[in-house]
This record gives sequence, C-alpha cells and structure tokens, in this order.
Amino acid sequence: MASSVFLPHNHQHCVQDALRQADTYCEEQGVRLTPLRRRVLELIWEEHKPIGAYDLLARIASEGFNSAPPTVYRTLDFFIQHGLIHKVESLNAYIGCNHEQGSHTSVFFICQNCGVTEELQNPAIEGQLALQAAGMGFQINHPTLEIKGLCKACRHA
Amino acid sequence: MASSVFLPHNHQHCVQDALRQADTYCEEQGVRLTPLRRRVLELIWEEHKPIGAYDLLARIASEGFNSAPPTVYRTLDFFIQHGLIHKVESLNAYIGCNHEQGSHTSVFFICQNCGVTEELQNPAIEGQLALQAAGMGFQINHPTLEIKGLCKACRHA
DNA sequence: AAAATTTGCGTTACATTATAACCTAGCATT
DNA sequence: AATGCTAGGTTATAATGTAACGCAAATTTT
Ligand SMILES: [Zn+2]
Ligand SMILES: [Zn+2]
Ligand SMILES: [Zn+2]
Ligand SMILES: [Zn+2]
Repeated sequence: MASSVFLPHNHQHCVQDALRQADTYCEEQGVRLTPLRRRVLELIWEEHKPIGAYDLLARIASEGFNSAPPTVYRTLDFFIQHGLIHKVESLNAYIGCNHEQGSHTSVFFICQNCGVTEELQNPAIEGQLALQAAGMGFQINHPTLEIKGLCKACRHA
Repeated sequence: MASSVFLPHNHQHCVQDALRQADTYCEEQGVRLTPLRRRVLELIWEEHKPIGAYDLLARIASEGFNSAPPTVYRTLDFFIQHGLIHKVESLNAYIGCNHEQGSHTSVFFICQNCGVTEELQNPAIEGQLALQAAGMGFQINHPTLEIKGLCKACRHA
C-alpha cells in the first residue's frame, strides 16, 4: 500500500476505476449517470487536484453542454450527495473520491505548490477527534479536515 | 478548566478580554488598533459565532463607517495576519481568537443548530496529524480543522 | 520643522462563487 | 395514453471576495 497520488502512477487507471465504480454505484442505487454527469466526473478526475465549478463549467460548455451555472452545480450536488466527490472548502473546489461509499471521514493533504491533493482515512486522527468531542458532549456530524502544505516532491525541489 | 463557549458565561468578560488583549498586542507590535478596527473586532466578538464579512459590513456601515467591501476585507485581513481572528472556511465567516498569538493549530467545533463555535487546541490530534504527514513526507503549513455537529445543549434539546 | 515614507482607508469597478425560480422534455410507472 | 418523476435548460440574482487608484493622516527621516 505505498500508492499515493503524490507519486508517479498510471493515471488512466485512476480515471477508469473511478468511472467504473460510478457506473456500478449508480446502477445499484437506481440513479442515472447521464452523459453530462459522466463527463463532469471524468473532468474532475482528470488530475488529482481540486477543480473549481466555473473551470468545470467552461470545459463542459466548450464541449456543447449548457453553460449556465446551475448545470454544473446540480451535477456537483448530485455527486456530493452520493459520496462520489467532495468539496474542498478551503479552496472552493471539488475533487473525486475513490473510497468506499457511504459517509466517511477523510483528511485532505493539499500541496500548495503543485496542487495535488490526497484524500486519506486515518482512524487514529478520527479517534482523537472523537475523544475530544466526547469530552465536550459534542456530536460530530461532518468534519472538514484539510491540510495545506508541501508534498514530498515539492519539498525536495 | 471547564470553561466552554457552549456553556452559559458572562460574555462581557470575553469581549473585554479580547479587546484588551488586542490593545496590548497592537501596542507591543507597533501596529494601530484604529476605531474602525476596534469596532470590527468588537462586533466579531459579539457572539461566539462566526460572522460573515457582509454582515459585518452592514453593521459598520449603519454606524457611519464606509460601506464598501474593501473596508471590511482589509480589516479582516489585518486581524488574520496578526492572528487575532480566524476564517472558518466551511462557513465563509470569521471568528475571534483568544489563544496565545503566533500561528497555532486549532480545531473548530461548530454547532449546526445554534451556530456557537469553539476553538480548541488539542496536541493529541495535532500529533496524529503530524505523524500521518511525516509518513508521507508532507510538510504541514496550514491545517483547516472544522467539525460541524451538535453541541451538548442542542443535542439534549 | 520640513520632507519623505508608510499606513489606513475612501472609492470605483469588477471577479468569483453560488442559488432561486420557473419551465420543458424525456423517461418511468401505471 | 395518462401520470408522475427526473434531468437539465433558462433567466435572473445573491453572496463572497479583489484589483487598482488616490488621498490624507500618521510616522519616520533629514
Ligand atoms: Zn491518479
Ligand atoms: Zn506538490
Ligand atoms: Zn464568551
Ligand atoms: Zn448548539
């Protein structure tokens, strides 16, 4: 398990896996992965970097889809509802999720130099958060954990 | 140390402490806590809830200050630079900081029902984050840790 | 004190991000 | 075919945030 989006890898696999997972998921859930949705998801997965709604919009508009904001925001909402993408709050941008569906707690490591962003699950961090919350009587619903810094490669460059 | 912003408390103390700390800090640093800045900080501390830039702007405008966005954004920038407030990214809103100055890592617990938000420092959480980052060769510069959920009081109501 | 520099902020204009509300066409169920 | 549901087209607007210019007061230098 040395795989990381910060390391070189055959990225076609990432995209194809993501799309296949989405196909399967939508089939199972009885929801439709329409051409627009499929293309938006593909664009989101084009790089391991969060992409802004209006960047996406420009891309799909240039491909003949409708170019008004609701088009892309509706699509983003759909994927967020179904756990196929996340919003990176500190960037107002969106990134694909390849973790097991259903709500889960992730930490995003965001390189401020190259933009590459890795989503990780870490039970130890979750555990400490849960501990802190329990002590306060606080019920955790939705953690936003986003770490900006420098990835290994950018640090050494 | 049972004090928490989620519990009833004499809030005048919070506001006065914050303003006095800011006075002292600005004095020490040789920067100016102008009437506009002082009032903005006071408004931010009015409640233990993040406040939006345009809400602030409306407040100060109604008090005779200039009503154009740069007025408030410059002031917010000033306080963020000096560590006297934080931006809550997941709300696009701003909240006062009463912790020791200088950059520090905080976790924000945000009640989705009442809006009250508590900033905490927790070395165990920081430690686990540092551990994860170290394993990746990632250099942490700026964590954003914001937990939405229900405070004790709202959970029991 | 006069001159030079920095700082705070007034002002205008604009950029970016996101949503509300209404409508229509296609698909799905009966 | 009739009905309801879903996806998305369309228009308009809301909410959040910046760039750029200028001036006047405060601070520093001469
Ligand atoms: Zn990849
Ligand atoms: Zn990098
Ligand atoms: Zn208080
Ligand atoms: Zn509450």
